[in-house]
Amino acid sequence: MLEKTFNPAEVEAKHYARWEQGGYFACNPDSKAAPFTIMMPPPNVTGSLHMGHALTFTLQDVLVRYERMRGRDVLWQPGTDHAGIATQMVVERQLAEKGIVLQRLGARANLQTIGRAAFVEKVWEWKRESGGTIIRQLRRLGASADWARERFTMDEGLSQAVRKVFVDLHRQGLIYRDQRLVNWDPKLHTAISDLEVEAREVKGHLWHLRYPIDGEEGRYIVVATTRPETMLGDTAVAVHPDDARYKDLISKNVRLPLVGRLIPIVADEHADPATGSGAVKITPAHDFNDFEVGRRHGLSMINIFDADARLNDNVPTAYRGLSREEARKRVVADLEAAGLIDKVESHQLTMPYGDRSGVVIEPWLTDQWYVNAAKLAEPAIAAVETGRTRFVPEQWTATYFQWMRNIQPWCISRQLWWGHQVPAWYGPDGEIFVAMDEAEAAAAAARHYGKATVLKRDEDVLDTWFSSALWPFSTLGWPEKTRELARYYPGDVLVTGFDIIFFWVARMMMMGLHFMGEVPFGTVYIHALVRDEFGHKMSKSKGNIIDPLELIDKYGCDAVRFTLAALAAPGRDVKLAASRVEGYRNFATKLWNAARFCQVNGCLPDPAFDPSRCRQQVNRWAVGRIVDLARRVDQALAEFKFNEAAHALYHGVWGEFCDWYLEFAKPIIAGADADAIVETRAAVAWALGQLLHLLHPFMPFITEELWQQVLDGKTPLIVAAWPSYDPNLTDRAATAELDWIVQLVSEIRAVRAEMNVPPAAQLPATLGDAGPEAEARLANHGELVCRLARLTEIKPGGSAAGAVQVVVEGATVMLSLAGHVDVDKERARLSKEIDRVAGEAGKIERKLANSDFVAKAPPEVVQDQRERLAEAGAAHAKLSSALQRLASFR
RNA sequence: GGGCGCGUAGCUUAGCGGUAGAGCACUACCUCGACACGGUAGGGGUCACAGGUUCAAUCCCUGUCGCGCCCACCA
Repeated sequence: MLEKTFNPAEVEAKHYARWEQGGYFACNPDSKAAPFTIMMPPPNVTGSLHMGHALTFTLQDVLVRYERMRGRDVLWQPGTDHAGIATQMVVERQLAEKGIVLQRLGARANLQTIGRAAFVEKVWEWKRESGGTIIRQLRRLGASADWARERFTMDEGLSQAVRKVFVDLHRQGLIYRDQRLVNWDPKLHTAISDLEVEAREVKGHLWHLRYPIDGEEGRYIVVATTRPETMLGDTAVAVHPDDARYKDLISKNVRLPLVGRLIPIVADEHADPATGSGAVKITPAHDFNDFEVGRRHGLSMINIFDADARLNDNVPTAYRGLSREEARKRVVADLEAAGLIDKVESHQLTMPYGDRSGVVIEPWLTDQWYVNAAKLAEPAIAAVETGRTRFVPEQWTATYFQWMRNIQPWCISRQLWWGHQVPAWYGPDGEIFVAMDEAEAAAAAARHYGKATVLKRDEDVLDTWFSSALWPFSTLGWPEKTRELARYYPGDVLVTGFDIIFFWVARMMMMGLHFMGEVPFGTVYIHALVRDEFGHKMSKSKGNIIDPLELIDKYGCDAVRFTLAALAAPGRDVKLAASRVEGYRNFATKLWNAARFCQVNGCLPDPAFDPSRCRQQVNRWAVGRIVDLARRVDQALAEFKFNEAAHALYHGVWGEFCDWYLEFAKPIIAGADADAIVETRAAVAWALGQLLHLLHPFMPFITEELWQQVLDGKTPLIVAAWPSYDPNLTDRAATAELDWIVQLVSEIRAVRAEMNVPPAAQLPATLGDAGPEAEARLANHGELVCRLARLTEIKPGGSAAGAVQVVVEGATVMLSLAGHVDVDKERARLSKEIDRVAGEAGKIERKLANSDFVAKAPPEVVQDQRERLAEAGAAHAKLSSALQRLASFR
């Protein structure tokens, strides 16, 4: 006997262990079934499960379980990402707490510092101890990934793939080394890519500086800047070639204040006559625009910052060693003192911040490795244009194109220690040897130099996303030609959030197409962000974070999963409130109790039961409802409408199975007809079983538990066959008849409540104005109606005396309310109903009277309106005669 | 500066050419042998606003107002 309520914790642990031990999560390359592949977006090893993870992995698990039940050979490839910067920061912080500093941060070697090899070993140590957290948490979510195939982006195999991709792209000229401005993070001491820079609006100032024209005493050119400290690195002033104000100054020089350097005034279209003074200072080494201007005019590039963004020795002594902020104050003060500040204005500007470090990014001139992304993007754009990969919802296609068509070179080198070290070696003269390993590089160097030469390996590591971009094939064994690679690439669906379309999706497309010659996945399903119930982004600082594990502990995993699925309407953010989870916890309890009813009433599966052969109409009706539900779930999932599938299931279980079918079944089971009892018990058990199947992808634990404990399921539900029916299973007559009974019972109940009849009162009822169909239906189900509507009897020969009259399609039911009915109130109620029906009929009549409508609307719509008018007319007639009958009473 | 999305019941929202649905909250009644994490019934919506297209608009188009996000080097 089941407990009174569902106790999730115990059941979750039990079934998860059994599933995993049973090998049900594993793919089977030998299978004859069609494969179904989902590549799990590898969470950061440093991570712990947040709501975004819970959403994305729930949706993936729903798809995976669904396809597994449909008989596909499912591979859900799991793993974690080494998350270069994030992990490096975590371990650095831990070491710092012990007073240990990395030598890479400029510290000198001593007892308190640690070198590269030792640090990397520390990170692996950390990974062994703490890196499994997120995977354990994923298991608590019920994720049925193929854990035996778990991969890590720093695994030997995956590292090999990274090296090969680097070497191949380099050989093809698609990876190259270049000196240009990069986004330099002065806190982390590394270059970062454009995508890792976050533009923030900040309030600042616009300083208008006077630069004295050389050789023209007392004449100045005014330039405006938001960063006065960079003037120390100026190497020109630019004006627009057509700007009349400055024409005579072009190719003259200015004497750079504070520095004394002579710098030219150049003509360049970059200077906008309409902005500021129309003249702009040029600092090629510290501004992306100025860099271009500098290149065009062959200006020297003076780097004034060190790696910490402090001023270096290229500035006058007074400023050396100052931070950017200190330097700004000093420069402004000194210019002020020299009378060289024309004016200062408040100014709103966008500043670049490092998304991980949170400090202002400095454009800095360095040598880095770049990927020619524009070239790789071409086939990736074409693949989406031709529909080989499609985005769901479709609107993300535009986002993808917009970015891909304007893609910039991808800076892939990072000045960190944790990550894939760049497979490049340098000779004494700077010659570069890119190779799979040191031996290969040495051999190449020997050929190049004609003798063995000592090489130095590139210190940098690669952007984490470089290895993630290979995930769809590197996890399958590439570059080896494995069976898995042949079978599971390309994947079917990629499920992920919009925030990593550029970081990850686009790059997998590029790499997959380049190295595999085929897109990595056919469909990209993009879901939205999880926000709090008010629509705010969850963040630690706001303190509005909802921890999925706490929710799981409190309400059960099934409730959390179902909530996320039910709220995951395509293209909409998920606004999560605990009350929703509570509601779906209640739903799980409702299902539990329905199963308990089955258990108590002997509703067990009967091998002889055939849903197409039911003799009881209520059972035929129930079969039809299940068939319809399965159809709706299939369709919703085919379109990734998880919310629609969840709502259909909720209503099917609660609104149909519990509210009506079990109530229909009760009198039969308690009755005397032995055949009917046998059939109904079996039918109820069958229907429950079907519901458990349909619900399993969303609520795996409770369904598995009930399947095994109540329905004696021998095959675990996780690998049971997904329901699929002959459409002829639906008995339309039975459906119509029982739907009518539902309507009748609802109407009677409503009237009873409206008339304040005590719920417990059993009343006799009679039938009037009934057509043959209604009479037949009541002959079949009269007792049922009596039971559900609390009537003592319902027989022909209606009398309106002391009765309320309930009008339904095809009949009027007179409820004898001796003592309860108030004739005036009943008259008012009927009049109101008549008005309502008349109003509706009037509306339809006007529509049908419109010749344009009849001529232009589709025939079925016109027909439908005619039918509705007829129904309204019939109801009107019945209600009118009901009112008429009342006239004979006071 | 470009691009995308969203304004539907008190809250969260589904629907997206032809009767506006749901969950929570709310009201009344109900210990009826599965379930009070429950049952039965009920109230509550000029579908942001203004034009247009159409026989017909919450749904399509245009504009206005209000929110949000993404991309972008404007001094």
